[in-house]
Amino acid sequence: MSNSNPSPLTPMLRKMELWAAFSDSDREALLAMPHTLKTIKEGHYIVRDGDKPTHSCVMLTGFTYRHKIVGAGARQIVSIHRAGDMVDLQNSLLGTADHNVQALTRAEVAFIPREAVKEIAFARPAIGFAMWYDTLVDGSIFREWVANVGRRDARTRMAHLLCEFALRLEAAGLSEQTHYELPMTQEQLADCTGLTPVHVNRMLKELDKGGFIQRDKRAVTIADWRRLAEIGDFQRGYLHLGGDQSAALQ
Amino acid sequence: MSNSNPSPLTPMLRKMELWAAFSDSDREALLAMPHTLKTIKEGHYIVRDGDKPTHSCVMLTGFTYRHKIVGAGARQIVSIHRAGDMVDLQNSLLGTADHNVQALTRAEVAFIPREAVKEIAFARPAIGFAMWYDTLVDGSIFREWVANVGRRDARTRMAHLLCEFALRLEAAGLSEQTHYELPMTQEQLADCTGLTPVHVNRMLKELDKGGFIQRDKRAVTIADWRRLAEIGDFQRGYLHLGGDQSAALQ
DNA sequence: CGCCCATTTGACAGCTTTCAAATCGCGTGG
DNA sequence: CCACGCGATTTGAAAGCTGTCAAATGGGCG
Repeated sequence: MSNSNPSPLTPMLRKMELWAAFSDSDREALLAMPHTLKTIKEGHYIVRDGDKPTHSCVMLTGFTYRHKIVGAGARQIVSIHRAGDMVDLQNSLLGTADHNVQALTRAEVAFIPREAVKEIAFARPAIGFAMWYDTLVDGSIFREWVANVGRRDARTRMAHLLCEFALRLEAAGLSEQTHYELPMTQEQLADCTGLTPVHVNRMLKELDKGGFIQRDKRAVTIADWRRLAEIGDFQRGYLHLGGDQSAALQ
Repeated sequence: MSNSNPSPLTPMLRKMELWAAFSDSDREALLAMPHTLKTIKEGHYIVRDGDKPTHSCVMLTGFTYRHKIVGAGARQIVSIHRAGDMVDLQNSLLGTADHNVQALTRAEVAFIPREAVKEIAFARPAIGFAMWYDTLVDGSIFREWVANVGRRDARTRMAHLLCEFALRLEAAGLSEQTHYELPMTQEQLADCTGLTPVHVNRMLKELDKGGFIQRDKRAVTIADWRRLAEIGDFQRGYLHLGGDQSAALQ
């Protein structure tokens, strides 16, 4: 797309530079990594629990999510990913996938051989640190989700999730600060929060009637960020996006 | 303790060698890392949410746990750690702690400057990879915990947690396969599972009466591993301990 | 021996789920 | 352009799992 840099891997570079200072040669090396482009249709799997993936997958456009299926058949979504994210660094480096990765929307992705990832990570410390940091931020978000589903009531969980999405999408330049398109069904929101779709619906309605959010189709407008963040017990520190950790959204 | 190698950092080496092949010079370099020994009393904090730790903490003896406090005042424990674990690699590398680390029992620990950790990780790829892998396994366990508190009922959650402890303690050489000392109160178990202490008590009683476990003080004996694993929807793959992922405990 | 904390037990309340059905939204085909 | 069909959303009523509250019991330690 860009004249100055036509590599499709640019979204990955953009994200990693949030976390580490790269030299020009780091940038060139990162963008020159071997990769295969592919388009994944909505709902299709990228990795399945138990697979032994040989490639890591970088998202270029669209959304994906990671989930686990428990014995009773219920699904728990453990994370949502967007352009720039390396969605199965975990699975490919660990060897055997411990969860599924599925396309939430149509998504363009690039597959990079896991050996190439390991090589560049140790050949170029700035890149290696950015990748490591990225997996650490993922871990921080997992911890917050454990607390969210473990110790917050339904209303708080939903508000928290909406706040998280707002900040992460905004950080990726994919939305305005208080308005975004959320390509998820209420059933998927339920699987993020450990609730039922019916109850998600009720909580969204409450937040809407209370004047904290407005909904139009699947688009969400946060009408009152400060109060939504209060309701959702939301503090942005765990996202490690930098900036004032305690500040409300401007 | 050991004549051949008196470094107190040996438990960390032991754990990391589960995941990467080290050369002799790797081992020497790891054990020679600069560190300060300290004993932490039961209940004392090692890191608090919001701190900016400059050192990473390696556990030598005892247990610690990581937890978050939500707005309503409830506590969610997100992980339990034992000898060999680097309990705040996450906090120290991310810069600002997003959770608390507290001693579950009296614990001996070694503090290593975070810059020394970063240096050795990139100077010695085998060590760097082992550390990265370690944080990835942590992430895998977080994902399982999200699913555990999000999509399993109380009985299943408790059984799952007991199975996880059994395997992790056994992998660390801290217990027999079907019998271990669990230094946690029922209130702490409740904070791991997102339940109340009262309900944890009820579930433990049920598992005991059903003949799946036996309790003596805080020691747990797993009387019927296969059925406890069934009840707990437990599959060991997410622990990435190697071996047959689907095998029942021998 | 007595205190204190953890465990255990019982009764009841309540948040969330379950089950069903109606409504809405939107792409497709007549 | 409108009817149809199907999935998603919405709503209501009732059940149930887990939480809350309270009190009794038990165990360890000074």
